[in-house]
Amino acid sequence: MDMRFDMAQNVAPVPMARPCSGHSCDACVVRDSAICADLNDGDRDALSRIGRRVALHAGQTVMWEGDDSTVVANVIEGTLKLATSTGDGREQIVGVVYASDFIGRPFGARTPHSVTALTDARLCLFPRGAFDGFAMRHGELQHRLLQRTLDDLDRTRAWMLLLGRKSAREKVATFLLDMGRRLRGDADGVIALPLSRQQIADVLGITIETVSRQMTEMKREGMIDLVGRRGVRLADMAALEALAEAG
Amino acid sequence: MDMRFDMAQNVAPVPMARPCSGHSCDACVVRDSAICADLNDGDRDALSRIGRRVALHAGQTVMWEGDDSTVVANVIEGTLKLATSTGDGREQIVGVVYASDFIGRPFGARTPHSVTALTDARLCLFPRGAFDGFAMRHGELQHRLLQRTLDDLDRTRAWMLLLGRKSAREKVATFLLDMGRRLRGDADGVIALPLSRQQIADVLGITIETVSRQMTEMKREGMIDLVGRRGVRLADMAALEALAEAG
DNA sequence: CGAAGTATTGAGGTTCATCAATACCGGTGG
DNA sequence: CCACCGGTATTGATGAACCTCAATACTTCG
Repeated sequence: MDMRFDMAQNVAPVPMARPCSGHSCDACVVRDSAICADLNDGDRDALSRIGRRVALHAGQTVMWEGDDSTVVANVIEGTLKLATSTGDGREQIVGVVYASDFIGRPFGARTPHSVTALTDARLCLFPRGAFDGFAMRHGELQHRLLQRTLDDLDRTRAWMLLLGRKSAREKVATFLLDMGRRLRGDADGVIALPLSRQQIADVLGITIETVSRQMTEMKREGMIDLVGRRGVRLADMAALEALAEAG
Repeated sequence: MDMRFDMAQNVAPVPMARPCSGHSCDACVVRDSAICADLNDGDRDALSRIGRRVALHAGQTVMWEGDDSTVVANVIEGTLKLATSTGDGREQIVGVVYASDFIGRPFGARTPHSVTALTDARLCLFPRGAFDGFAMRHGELQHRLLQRTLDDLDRTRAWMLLLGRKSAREKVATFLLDMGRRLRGDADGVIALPLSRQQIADVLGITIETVSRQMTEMKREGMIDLVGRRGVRLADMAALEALAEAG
């Protein structure tokens, strides 16, 4: 239907990704919020020896849909998208992940969706087999992973309501509020969206033109302000919430 | 937008549901496929003492969206739907569960979606607090639950592609194939759908009329046969698969 | 056989996708 | 600093897909 192509370089991930210097958990910014948070110092050290840090540029893909599941990772910094596509190239973004989130498919042979960096990013990357083995021996880790997966599932199901039953206008309002919740704006309350218009369209299951039209209309009505390509200020939260509605 | 109402009785679930007689895991039909499969006899006994069997009639709702999460359960027999709605009554079915599946939200305060029996069903029901406690002490159980949740998440994300990017025709084809995979047909290859046309519409994020039109058209083209309200035979699998396409 | 509920069919309207042109942003080099 | 250029976003015109409303037909169950 639409055969868009990613402008960004889709280089081979694991070999290409530059391992980066520092590699101690002590200084890790996500050590208290990632799945390793409940491990004691010794166990965390052991886990860290299994993995390594890698840096990604915006646009790089870490894993592809349908590939063997060979790696999993913690996101240390940056924003990434999870996506699946139809055979003819229509794409649906099925998740957006941020610092301290976990990516990849542990305990399974296949990666069910691609993972691509939207901004420059840093990961703490583990070979899946070694990670699985470690997790089997550490209940706390598995419990954290379960908690996180259950939360992901809840969020994903809530998003199904949006995809299946909401209008374009409601979709955009819901998206903007969701972004507002995750990203803290600057002094003026302006949020820097990590997604292009096309990517927003791919999250919401609509076209880029529809996203654009809805946003300019909301601007005209004073619900939001648009600043540059990536900036938005949610001027009238109440109106947006009324639109996003849902349950 | 559409203010449909469930004809079925939405009675209070846990008190109303009739506890049923037999209650030994030894004879349980799902004991080797449900999450308790990896427990040893002693542990499974201990778990079974926490829970109880209940029977549901088609149409009964076991838990409501937004409720406190007070119970979780294994499905022993029957088919149930998981659903969320917008404030104005539009419904999206976010999952369909079968025998040996697990329902409810462990390790969380809220039930994020309603659970309603589509057919008569039997559950093995646990108070959430007691179940959580038991799970914390039994890594095998938590591991099974994690596996199952990861699988659910994969399936749910695959469904997002359908909701966001597929046409009505592709949606129906995908749905029918999915049903064919889960439900074994009779001697003639006729499958008895556990969902009404309206419920199919609610799974696919379209209207009942569109479901109906697509199915009659597929029938006219010889891809499927319709027998009665709930019966379908997938006559031309190849054609259906070409339509469902995806990746 | 009749009634209630469910599904199909039809006519018409709305929303959103598609195709196409123009405008804008932000970085690079003159 | 300005002009230019590639890429991205907006805007417009048109049409198709799907929704809505309404009537009819079919199933199933008492």
